[in-house]
Amino acid sequence: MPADAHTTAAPPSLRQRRRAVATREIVDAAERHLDEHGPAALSLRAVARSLGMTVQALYHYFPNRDALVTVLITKAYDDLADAVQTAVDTAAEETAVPRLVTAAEGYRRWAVDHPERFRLLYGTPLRDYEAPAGGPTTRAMRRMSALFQRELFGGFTAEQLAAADTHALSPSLRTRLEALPADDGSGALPPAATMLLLSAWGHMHGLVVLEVFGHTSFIGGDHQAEIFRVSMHHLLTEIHRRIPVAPPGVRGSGSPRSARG
Amino acid sequence: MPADAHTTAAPPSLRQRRRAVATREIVDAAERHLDEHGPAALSLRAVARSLGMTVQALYHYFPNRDALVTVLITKAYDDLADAVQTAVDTAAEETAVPRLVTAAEGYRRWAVDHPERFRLLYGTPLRDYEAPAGGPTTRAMRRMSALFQRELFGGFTAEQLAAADTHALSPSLRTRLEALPADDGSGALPPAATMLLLSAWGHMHGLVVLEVFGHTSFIGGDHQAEIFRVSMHHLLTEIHRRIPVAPPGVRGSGSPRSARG
DNA sequence: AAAAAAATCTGACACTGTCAGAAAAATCTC
DNA sequence: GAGATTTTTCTGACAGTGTCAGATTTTTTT
Repeated sequence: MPADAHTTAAPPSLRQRRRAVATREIVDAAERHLDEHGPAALSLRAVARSLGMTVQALYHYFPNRDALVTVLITKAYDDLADAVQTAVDTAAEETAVPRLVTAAEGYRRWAVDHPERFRLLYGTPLRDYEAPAGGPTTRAMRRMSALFQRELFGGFTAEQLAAADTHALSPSLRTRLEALPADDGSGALPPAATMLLLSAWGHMHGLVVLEVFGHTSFIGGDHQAEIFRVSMHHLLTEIHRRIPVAPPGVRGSGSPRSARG
Repeated sequence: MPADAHTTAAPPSLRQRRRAVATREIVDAAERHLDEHGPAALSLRAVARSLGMTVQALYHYFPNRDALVTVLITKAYDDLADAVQTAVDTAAEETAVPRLVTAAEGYRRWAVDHPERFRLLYGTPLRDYEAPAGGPTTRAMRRMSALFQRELFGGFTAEQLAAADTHALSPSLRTRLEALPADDGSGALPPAATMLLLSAWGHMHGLVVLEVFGHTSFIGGDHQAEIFRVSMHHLLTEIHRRIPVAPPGVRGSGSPRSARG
């Protein structure tokens, strides 16, 4: 009977299609529930109820709650990366604001617009939830990492990046960072550059986390947006200041984008 | 009649003392449960079980779960601030590493050593938990803010701080930042300095959050410690670079700390 | 139309926080 | 000391959760 079972390329039988749309409906309902009540309150029964079915029916589409949560997490990661991507793409013409700042603001924008989904990704893991090994987390993180890496270091040569002026890194750390798999196709990043990238990631993420989790609410939304933007400008100029100007005869101006300080 | 009767200082009656130790026992048991199973799995029944009593008995010491959680959160905030405080105090003699870096490493150390408590503070809020208004959150945050503020800006004059070279801040933001209540007794911080403090806070917190929540586990614990340390060194030099050297005749050398050795 | 498979149902179990009321224990008052 | 009072703990229950087993209905395939 299962002639083409392994490729599943043949005809999407009517049954399979129904199953597919049912699955999507469940995911959508779960996402709505997530956006309204937060990740901690995610309830299979509530999701089933909102679809007019009983809980047990869900178990024919997902083996357990964790499977559904994993789908939600995967989708949220992709949505976030998409948001950043389109932010850089659509605003590519406005040269007034550096592309890295645009990307960072896309990151913040999505987080502020979808706080519960952001909390699902970067907050306390759900009760008893265990992320699948080799899961979507790392994959999505690499995609985003590659994105920011391009905006942060694009235009610099590998030699310039390797000569970035950081504090001394221990040999142990250097080899560890060199051993990291390259996020992008463009070869591995020099240790100093990886160091700067991680630091920048923490900076951007930290400000967003503080805001989304309400620890800086005393400032007010608009003001937080401005603080974030200024911080990202600072971050960019400071990192670029650590990268030496290109040796004569090599492309790359030293501060390839928007030299404002 | 004793003059201090209204302060409840008179007789710690035996009953009250028993109640006090029972309350502390409950809190301790809850903290152990928290450290072992994480904030999301905190269960009144489990806590009661570990003390050899039934759940309902707990309700005579705490009106509901939220009250117990609030105590845990408050204590965790204090413990974290204490850890940072003692880190700066005990390491005051080692002039090799700047005090701000010591404070930041104290922050990270506590978070790494008590990940579940850190998640309780800075992760997704617990299901149905509502932080009490004017709660301990803001109080503890001010204490920590004052601490870092001192290490970051200590030695600079108000004039220097006010002249810090940040990107242009909107008038709206400047007035908002000026209106913030002073964390310390030492007068309100100039807007530019507050801006830098918030940015630095996000930077430090972000790196710790990424580590504690497992998003940078691919790097390895020791390496993350080094990345954090280097990042904090960078942060310090970059912020100090934005603060102008003191005008002649005024105390404050421009880089007030770490110059002794 | 008959057989097979998929989808959904009812019912149950252990777990959670929380409330009401009864029973036990400790304390205070005479 | 005995009696009254207060504090503490218990039993029992309710609605909520994720998950499993088995029966039942619906849909597709032969």
